[in-house]
Amino acid sequence: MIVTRFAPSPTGYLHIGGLRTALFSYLWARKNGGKFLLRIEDTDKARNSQEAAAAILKAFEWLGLEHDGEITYQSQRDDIYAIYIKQLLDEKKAYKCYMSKEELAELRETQMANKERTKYNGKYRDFEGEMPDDAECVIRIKAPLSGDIIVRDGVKGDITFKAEDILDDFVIARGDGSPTYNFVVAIDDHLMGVTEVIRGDDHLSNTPKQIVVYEALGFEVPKFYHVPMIHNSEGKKLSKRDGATDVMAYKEMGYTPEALLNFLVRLGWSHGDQEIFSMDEMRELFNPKDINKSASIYNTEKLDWLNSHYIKNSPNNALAKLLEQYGLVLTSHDKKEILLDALKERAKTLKEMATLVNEIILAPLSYDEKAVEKSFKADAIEILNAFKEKVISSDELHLPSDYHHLMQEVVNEMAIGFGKIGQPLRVALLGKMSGPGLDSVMAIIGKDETILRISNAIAANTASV
RNA sequence: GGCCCCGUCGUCUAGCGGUCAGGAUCCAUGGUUUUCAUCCAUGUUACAGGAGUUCGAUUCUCCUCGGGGUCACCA
Repeated sequence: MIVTRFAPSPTGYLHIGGLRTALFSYLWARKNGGKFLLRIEDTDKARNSQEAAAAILKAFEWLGLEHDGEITYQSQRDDIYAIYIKQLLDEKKAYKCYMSKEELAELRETQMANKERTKYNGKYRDFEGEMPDDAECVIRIKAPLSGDIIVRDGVKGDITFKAEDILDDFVIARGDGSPTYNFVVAIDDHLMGVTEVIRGDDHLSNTPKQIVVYEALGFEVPKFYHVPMIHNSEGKKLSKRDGATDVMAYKEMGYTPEALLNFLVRLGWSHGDQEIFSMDEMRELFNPKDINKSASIYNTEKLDWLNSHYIKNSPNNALAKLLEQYGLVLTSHDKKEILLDALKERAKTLKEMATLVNEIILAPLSYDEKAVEKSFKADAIEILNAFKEKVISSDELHLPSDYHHLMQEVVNEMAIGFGKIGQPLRVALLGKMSGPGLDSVMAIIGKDETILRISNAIAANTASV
């Protein structure tokens, strides 16, 4: 069975890059009928917070990425790690190192001065002497001093590291006994049964160290897929300074989960020329072997396009429900269908759509100056009055087509083009020159409101004519 | 600096020795529309550079250049 995991460190909110690797892991597990596990890497008490962990979970919930089983919290597993530390110590695969931080720093300085690679010198690797029981020490693992470490990566291919280039006896337990990252990752992934690790390629250079741990412990090494970074427009690793990288900010801005996920799945991964992927299609088609080898630059143009695509293609009742998150309650509006049909093709985001709805429902508070100047000429008043009279004397006005007929009549009777009535009427109803079809707008606001807005507009703007 | 990864239109990408180098987005133009948007059509723009292998390289190899990542008792 394929088991994948997402293992964030709760130092802040869930960001775009993390979400993408989480999505990839989720999809690959689902595609194979496997499991997608969650592990919170909260061993650094000073930097982690519960709020951050909760924020990550909340983002998962919004996006509908459900994980399997219980969440693993590393902070609760010290007992487990201690067992393996002891095991390695007993098997002489790890040892106590009594070098002080000062001595270590000094060692580094000397190495740097000599332009050598900075690394631990193995001073206590074969130390047999006695030290007081309370002597401060860290635990280091005996890493291979020579030979190759080969990372078999599903994205990049086989990568060979020379042990002498990159390894030293790295610390697996700190002075206070707490285990370090590269050590616990290997243990947790093994204990959780993780078979495939999909993570950012900033972890690539950690992987040889983790392989050392796997091998020391006799664990099977999982399959790795190192996903290239997402870069900002400067070509650097995406960071919190690059604007909206908090996943939940996308909700606030009015993006739908489908659009965001579709956007992310296509960032670094592709399936031929296909651009639009439903969740079902993603789960069906995703395969980490098709992940691109090179980094991509973060750019939201396509996200906007996808978002408007999903809005356009959403059923109205689903849209109405989504819109509630932006303070718009439409369930009781009797012209809900007309309203949503008129606007869903015009909005790039749900937030924008909520604004557009309000611009129709609420009478204009002011009239755009340029619009008035351009289309509110003397003849326009005459045309508007003629149209208003027709509205007043009509009984059955419900559908957009009812209003359209009235407009048509005015156009015919006065022998004018549609633009002659359209523009001033639009300004009267909406206060500006752009917007949805006027017949729809009038059907939505109804007969009385239509009459009122025309009258108000004429009253308000006659003076300036 | 050491080690590692990467390099096709501005951006996301297809390509897996022979293609007019394809799609999407963006942008521009035209059409549709009472306006704007949508929609439709058309168009501009790319294989980082140099050697080599080959009848033939975007594709394989090497070098150069460029970009990125990583080098902790952080994760």
